[in-house]
Amino acid sequence: MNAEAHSPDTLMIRKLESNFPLSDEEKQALKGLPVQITHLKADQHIVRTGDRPHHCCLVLEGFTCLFKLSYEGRRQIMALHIPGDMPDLQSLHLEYMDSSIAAISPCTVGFIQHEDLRNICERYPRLTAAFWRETLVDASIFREWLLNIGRRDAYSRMAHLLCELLIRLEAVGLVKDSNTLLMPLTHEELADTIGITAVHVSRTMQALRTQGLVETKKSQITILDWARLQEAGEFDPLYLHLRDDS
Amino acid sequence: MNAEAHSPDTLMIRKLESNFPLSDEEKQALKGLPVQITHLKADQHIVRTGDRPHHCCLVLEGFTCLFKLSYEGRRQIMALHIPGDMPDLQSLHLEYMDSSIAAISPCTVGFIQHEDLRNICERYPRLTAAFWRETLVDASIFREWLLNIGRRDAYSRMAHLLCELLIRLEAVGLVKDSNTLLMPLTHEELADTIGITAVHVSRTMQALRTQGLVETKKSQITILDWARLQEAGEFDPLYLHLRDDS
DNA sequence: CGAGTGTTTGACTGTTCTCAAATGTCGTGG
DNA sequence: CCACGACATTTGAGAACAGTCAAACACTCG
Repeated sequence: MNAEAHSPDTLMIRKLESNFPLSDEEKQALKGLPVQITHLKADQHIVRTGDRPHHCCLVLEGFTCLFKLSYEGRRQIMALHIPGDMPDLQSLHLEYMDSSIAAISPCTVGFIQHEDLRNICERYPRLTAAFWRETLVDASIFREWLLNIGRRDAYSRMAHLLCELLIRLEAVGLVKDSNTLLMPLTHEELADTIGITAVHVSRTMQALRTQGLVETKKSQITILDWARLQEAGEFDPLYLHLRDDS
Repeated sequence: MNAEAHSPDTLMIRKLESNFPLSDEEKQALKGLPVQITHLKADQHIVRTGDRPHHCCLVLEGFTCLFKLSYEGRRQIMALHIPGDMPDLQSLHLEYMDSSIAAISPCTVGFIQHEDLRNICERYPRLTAAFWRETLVDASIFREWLLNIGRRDAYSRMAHLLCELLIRLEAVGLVKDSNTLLMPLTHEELADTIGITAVHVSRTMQALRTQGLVETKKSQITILDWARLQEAGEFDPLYLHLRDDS
């Protein structure tokens, strides 16, 4: 039920394999990857725009986010990453970071040297394909978020985000009981994710509550009416490219 | 000056090589790829959401766009592709199309079978890396667009888009004289690209003209004040990951 | 218990949307 | 070459959604 129970390799293997069956040899190779485990406080930066990292990050516990700032200091979160995700896999082939990554909640992450990843990819081309695919799914999520932010109102955007988080967290076994998300995101962070303000997040969540779609208690959000939440968010999980169509 | 002059291979090789030096052997292999040339009318679909394509598309002439529709039929264009771009390279590893692709202007495109691409990648791992990198740059542009749409007003968004188009078109030698873009995009399409309405595009372009940043004549846009346009759009080309920092 | 942070509420403002009509542009066929 | 229709752009006025600012309230953690 909790990611803590898994070793870094297990988490990564499960993620990769969910869409891309791996041989025992390939799995062994992944298990052999040196991973440097690090604990991060909330809001701590992992990499910054302009950096030239020599390792990739694997989220083991907690949430991280990928973001940019506009000149007036307004933040846009471009991606949320949960255990099993590799937020900066793109740095393997893009020299400079074009965005920053930070921990949202206290996190445990594992760092894997680019060199080690390149070696393993060279030896096992199917792993290259599996990692490549991960970055393609990330891109697919960016596309869906563009639609979400560009063409839906605040109510739909929020509904959509909640749907996505539920499905993604479920996929890695991080959803408690029935449809309850443990949400470490503040309204400020939710606002920066869907391109509105924190004040408007407050009002929008209230509307979702009034409509009986969700219920919030402290930092957890329970989805009361999955069908209507999906409808409100125009949510179709195709873009997540999960093997098992839920 | 015009893409018509180039063979499909030349265009693709130049694009890949601009960031990723290739050996003669690798270039020969690319030249040997079977490419099926097709001419498309404006607005013709290339692939649709839900399709399972068995080939990738290479734009040779004209513009194409990648888009999704919301339930109410509002369109969001997630990417614009110009000669040299491969709009659906992601289909190599993602089974289902999560977006549609259509020609914006009359286009010439080349189709390359997935099988042929997979073979060439298997034989030349550096080409795998080069293609992978292309998809990572696409993703980087999605991220910048998320910031653009999520956190900038219409005026900045439009300025940013014009900056990006100028740089990208320049990179493939498609900019006439000094800073003049041949823009096949209608206001409707510009609107769908930056998440506003066509009416507001009209007003926004007018504001850019009034400020002396651009000049429009028929379907061409001339950038009169590059420095101020960049400033207005908060444009920093880092995210395009071009080798030669312009 | 108190400080700091996060959330809610209210009143007001502003950007962008919507709808509708007028004007402009382009390609086609007479 | 002109007339026509189709489509694209511009303009105006009013409405709607979301932003801003400010204050009150709630929660959490030393």
